[in-house]
Amino acid sequence: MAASIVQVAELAGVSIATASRVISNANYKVNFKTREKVLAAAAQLNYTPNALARGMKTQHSNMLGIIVGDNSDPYYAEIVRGVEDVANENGYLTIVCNTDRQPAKELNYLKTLRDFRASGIIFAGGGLTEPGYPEKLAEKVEELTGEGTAVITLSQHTLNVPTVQPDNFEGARQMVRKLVELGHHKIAFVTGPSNLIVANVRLQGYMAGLVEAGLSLQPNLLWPGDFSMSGGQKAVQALNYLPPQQRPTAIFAANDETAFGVMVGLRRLGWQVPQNISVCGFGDLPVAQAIGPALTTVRIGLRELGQAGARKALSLLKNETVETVEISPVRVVERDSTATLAQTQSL
Amino acid sequence: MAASIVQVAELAGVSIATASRVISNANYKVNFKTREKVLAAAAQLNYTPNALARGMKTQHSNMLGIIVGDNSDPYYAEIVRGVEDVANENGYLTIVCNTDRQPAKELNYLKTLRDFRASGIIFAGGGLTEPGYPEKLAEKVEELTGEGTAVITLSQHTLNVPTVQPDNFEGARQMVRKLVELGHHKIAFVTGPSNLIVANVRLQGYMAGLVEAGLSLQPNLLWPGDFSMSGGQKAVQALNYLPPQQRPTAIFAANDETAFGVMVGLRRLGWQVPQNISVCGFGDLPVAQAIGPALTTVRIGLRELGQAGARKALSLLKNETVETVEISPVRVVERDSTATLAQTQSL
DNA sequence: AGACTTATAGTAAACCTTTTCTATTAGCTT
DNA sequence: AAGCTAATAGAAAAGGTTTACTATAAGTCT
Repeated sequence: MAASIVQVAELAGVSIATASRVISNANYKVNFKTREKVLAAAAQLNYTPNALARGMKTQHSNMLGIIVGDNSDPYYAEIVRGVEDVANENGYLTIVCNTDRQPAKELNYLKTLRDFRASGIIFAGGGLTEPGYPEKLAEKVEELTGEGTAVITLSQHTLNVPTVQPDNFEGARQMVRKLVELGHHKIAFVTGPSNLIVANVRLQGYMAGLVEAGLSLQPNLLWPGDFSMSGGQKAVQALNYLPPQQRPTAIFAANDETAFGVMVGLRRLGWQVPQNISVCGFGDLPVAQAIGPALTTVRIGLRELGQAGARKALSLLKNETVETVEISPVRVVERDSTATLAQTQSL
Repeated sequence: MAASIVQVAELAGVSIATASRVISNANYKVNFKTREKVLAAAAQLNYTPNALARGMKTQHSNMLGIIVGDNSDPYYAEIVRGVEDVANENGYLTIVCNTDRQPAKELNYLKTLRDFRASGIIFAGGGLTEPGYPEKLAEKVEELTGEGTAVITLSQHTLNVPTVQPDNFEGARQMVRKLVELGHHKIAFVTGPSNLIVANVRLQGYMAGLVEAGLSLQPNLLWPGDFSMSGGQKAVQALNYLPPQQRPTAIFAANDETAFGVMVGLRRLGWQVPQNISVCGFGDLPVAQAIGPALTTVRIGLRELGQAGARKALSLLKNETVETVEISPVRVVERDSTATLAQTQSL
């Protein structure tokens, strides 16, 4: 339906090659008058080059796939936005791929992206760790990289490809340090899903922070969560089963959503934050500032992370040498959900 | 780099045509043994059809562009998710296009989507109204539809293309049904501005709900409002002029903002929600959950809206006849601002 | 004047499919 | 046995680009 370059060439009275060169090949010199004729014809026909045909010829689709758990999760939404920023600037299309953390969906998208010869694939979330899956995924990804696809990850991942990642370990460690500075020494940790590497790295950071402060890990202050609000809400129930002396004075949730759940749960139990207990999270979602009390958390520049990831993928495509592991810094943001131990009245 | 169908055909010892038919043309009969050979060769070479080449041939890119203000805005994020759900199910790719509500960015994406011969384009937000822009946009969109692109909107828009919009009628009707289930039969309705179609449709739904429950419309329980908080606040004054037996036990506001006003007004009159009277709204603004008591309201299913939009675009592509205006389901979300009649102590 | 550059434009192949049209073979009918 | 149908497979064109290679004309050098 749309005009092709053949028609443009015809109308301009030149060969297809010349028309093509005017339209797309910037460094092939074509006579000024000829160029004008072609441009005029193209404008008249409202011509726009067929990116599919071009992609077929150049073996470059100019598409970037971004693989996330769920793009409506604010964490991923920010990353997607960052990717889109850079992709758009460079004339690339951003393909959003939701996996719901299901291996089957992830594999399916990998296949689809391969069908479309996506230029690059960015894995935003942590790797799934179902038995046998990492190997299977690695195999598929190797095929893709072998075929020239730029693949990178934005977090600790089972995949061994170039990566940009927030410093989860350091962030958790520093958060513990901050809590210790505030005087806390009974610090509970609400974990993430145990099959998620990110979650485990944060747990490692928490433990390292404890060790650093000369504190021992108390197993009954390690509460299982699942990165969800309801998980956080449930985790807090532990308070009911702990003798008063063993109760924590601060709760460190492995991500912000969990922290929100923790706060809801605490409110329901009649605990006030931060008067009776301190709460902090990890991630710094936009809402973290909006809720009351504003959440103390570890800030990950998610949008910047997405941008850095897209840039890295683009560099890879240009065959530039890139660092294998690029760490993007995080920092503790102290807000109103934490208080010093001295200010804390445990219930 | 990846294997092509030529290599598959070669390895299988058949012609390209036959290989192609095995791979993609389901209803052309090819001999069982031949088919097996081709399949084996394809598997061995890890062949996957090149979607770009296929798209070029079939004039169908299998891509859906979703144009939003900002995909990290939860409103849009949900819609994008809905679009992706349906797109993915049907083997389509979802292209996320952020415009930041800037005409230039929107136009630019329109061009890029045209370059890629996107199969469909879904406008999620309301149209931008910069002087002259609606006309310009309409022109570009007409080119696209003329070239076979399926274009739809998900809200009132300057564009005159098929659209999916939330089911205001059914939402109101179901809210009434819910209230009736809770035992209420004296249900006041605070209307919206009478010149607004949405407002009237909700009123119709309210009336239908009453009829369905065998209740008659009480004119003195129809309180005029204007979709604003102050309107809701004013409307509640009616309670003062009604004899106790005629007072409603529940108030249904035509939108959330009105409901907030109703709650403020009630508090001022000394009525407690939901102990003395139930209140509900329509829309499910994010704040609806945050206020105390959390508002029972009609949730506009953004995800469902996105799904319906994608489905509509797909129908359009299949040349099925589609309704120009289609409605997407909504659902009642029961929170803390409503109680059963039995629990209600009218004042 | 003849040879050689330079500037510019054209030819045709290649990228990977799908699909129309044609060809072959085997089996069946009369 | 001749003619027909059904089943299956192949040849080749088309879809819209890009680009290596070739061609032409004009200008420059000796």
